[in-house]
Amino acid sequence: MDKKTYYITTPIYYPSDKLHIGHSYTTVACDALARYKRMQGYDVMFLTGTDEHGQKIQDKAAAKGVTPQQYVDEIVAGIKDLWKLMNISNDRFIRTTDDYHVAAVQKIFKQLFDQGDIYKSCYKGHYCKPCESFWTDSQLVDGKCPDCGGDVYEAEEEAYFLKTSKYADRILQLYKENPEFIQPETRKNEMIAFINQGLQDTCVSRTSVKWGIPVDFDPSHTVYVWVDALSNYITALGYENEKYDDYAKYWPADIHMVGKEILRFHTIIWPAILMALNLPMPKRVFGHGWLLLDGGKMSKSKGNVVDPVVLCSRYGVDAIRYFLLREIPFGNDGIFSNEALINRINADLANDLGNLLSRSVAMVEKYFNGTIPAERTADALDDELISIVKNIPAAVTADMDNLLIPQALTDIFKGIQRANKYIDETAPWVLAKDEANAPRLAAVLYNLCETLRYASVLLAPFMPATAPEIAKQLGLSSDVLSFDSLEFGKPATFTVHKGESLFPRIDAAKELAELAAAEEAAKPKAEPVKVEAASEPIGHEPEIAFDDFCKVEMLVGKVTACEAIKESKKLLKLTIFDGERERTILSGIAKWYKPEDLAGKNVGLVANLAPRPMLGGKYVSEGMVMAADTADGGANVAFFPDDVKAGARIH
RNA sequence: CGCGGGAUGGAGCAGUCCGGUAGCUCGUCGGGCUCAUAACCCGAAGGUCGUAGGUUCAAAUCCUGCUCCCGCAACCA
Repeated sequence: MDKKTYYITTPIYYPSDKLHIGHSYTTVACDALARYKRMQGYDVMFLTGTDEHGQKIQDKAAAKGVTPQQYVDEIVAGIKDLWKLMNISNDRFIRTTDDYHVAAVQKIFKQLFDQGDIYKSCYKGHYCKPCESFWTDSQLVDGKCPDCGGDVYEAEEEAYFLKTSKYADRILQLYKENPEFIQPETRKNEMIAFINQGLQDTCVSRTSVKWGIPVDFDPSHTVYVWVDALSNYITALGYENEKYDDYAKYWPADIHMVGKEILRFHTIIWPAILMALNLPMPKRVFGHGWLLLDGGKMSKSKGNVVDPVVLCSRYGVDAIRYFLLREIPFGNDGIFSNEALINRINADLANDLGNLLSRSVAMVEKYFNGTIPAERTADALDDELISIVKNIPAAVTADMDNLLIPQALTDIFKGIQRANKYIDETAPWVLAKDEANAPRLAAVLYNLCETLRYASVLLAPFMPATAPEIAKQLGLSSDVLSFDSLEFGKPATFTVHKGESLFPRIDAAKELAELAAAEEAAKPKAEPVKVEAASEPIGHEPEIAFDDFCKVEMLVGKVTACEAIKESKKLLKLTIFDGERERTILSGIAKWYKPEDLAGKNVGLVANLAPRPMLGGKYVSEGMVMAADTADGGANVAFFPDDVKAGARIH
């Protein structure tokens, strides 16, 4: 008999940089679901991978002086290492640069073109010659190029389009007929509203981006992200390729797990592509929330990334996995902080779970030399614990089916907490004082071990390294560790072996102080005696000639006035005397500087930048104030001593 | 009136759709216990549910106005 299948996917990540803890979050959640289903006997296909094409990677590679392929190879190797470190049990890893995927995408593209779902048209816009860029009407600033402020002219870029609009009604119908298709529910309305605004056809090719899959029948074009990236979910199963042969077995996917920012593509464009290909729809798309850091989204551009490798090495993989899965309300945003992490580890893992195992095993060793006797006497005191524990598997299964991952963990820990209370109620140390109580004492300790056995089995999908350690200390063999073995009272007895603490308690105050110190140490020093290498590779610009450098006119200017602008939270409006005249410069430093921090100071500025209209042309910024990026995404303005004359040239 | 999210004991959140005793975790304080990782168990204090009105026998919940915070978009040259 064929087993029931379960196909789950993560987004394919964009390897322009190292991944941060937010990516780990998505992947760990999928891993827990995949492992849970496997444990229940499903034939699971768990797919993750990388989306490796596009302009940004092309640029990054160029800046680094390597080919795009070399660039992504290195990053992807790091990603694979990370998943290995985090115990991710993906069955397959797809790279959009894999040969079979490339060939399949070309076939898909051709088919859609042949049947008229992709058509050739023009991407109308405004072209800026120096920037070699296309801009739409809305992107233009005051009719000028938003990049350089220069003139643009009407132009058309040839491009292929997917007839997304054709499928708008069918997509709405899909939502209606499958209420579970978009999760969480609240996001469905956003998608419907988006479609009702009027769905545009989707541009699916580029001529300006070379790093991509060539359109084989029109080689000046490369396939632009959608058809390339989204179709990974089927090419990885063997659709239109010989590499794999699992399409019939696993498609349609049971769930695509995505971040909320890409939910739209997965619930509109992807269905449109599948409809055009006449393929079944995935059953569910879940848009999870973001892991926020100090109230802001975690992102590379903000520089506030948290390195999962560092966290795992410091606290252990399972502690991090547990924190992510337990702390973040699945579907909503959650906040990451070291304090929350440490509290969670201490309260749940060290105090409740680890300590329960420790005290239970210690008592079995102390009172019975490690093996619980067969003669046991039950008591009414046992009923509540046993009843709670017996109900956990069904509750957890229901939670997992509804994607309530934190709830699933809460339900498991209810048993653990109840067991701690049970120890208090039964007071085994009192029973141990009288030999006559041995059968009763044996029953108590047996019930504790059973509770821990349940925990070991049920926690395995969430904490794959910890669960076997619990089992080991309980002396369990694998035949009583399957999901099917969850029947209270199944093991005849327990022969325990006390081991290391599962989760040593963390001294929170000391740890936080250390972290703060480490962070402080990582900050740039005033006296760079020891220069630390940048934690992330610096995106170098191509070498330029000295003459080119001389074209940049950098001067010292005196800030004569500085004010906040009510139209913008990010910009400060500076009036700067450059030795000759006063000019206005808008600078995006309002988050880190108050107007009075700047007034009267000498700053470095780039003087010969083309003036740039901003905020809808209400202001014109005439130059750039020089400032350094800080690690937290902020800015450090370069101040010059007060006695430097305004207008002094900087070299 | 650009789009959206939010405001509930010290902290983080649930409850709001479908009005009826304000709940959870952490923290604090007091007690218990000694098997255990200074852990575990019990109890207590602490909230006019952002604000002003309205509907209602009854509002955290429904309606209206307002304030503040946070994303996104416009915009860091």
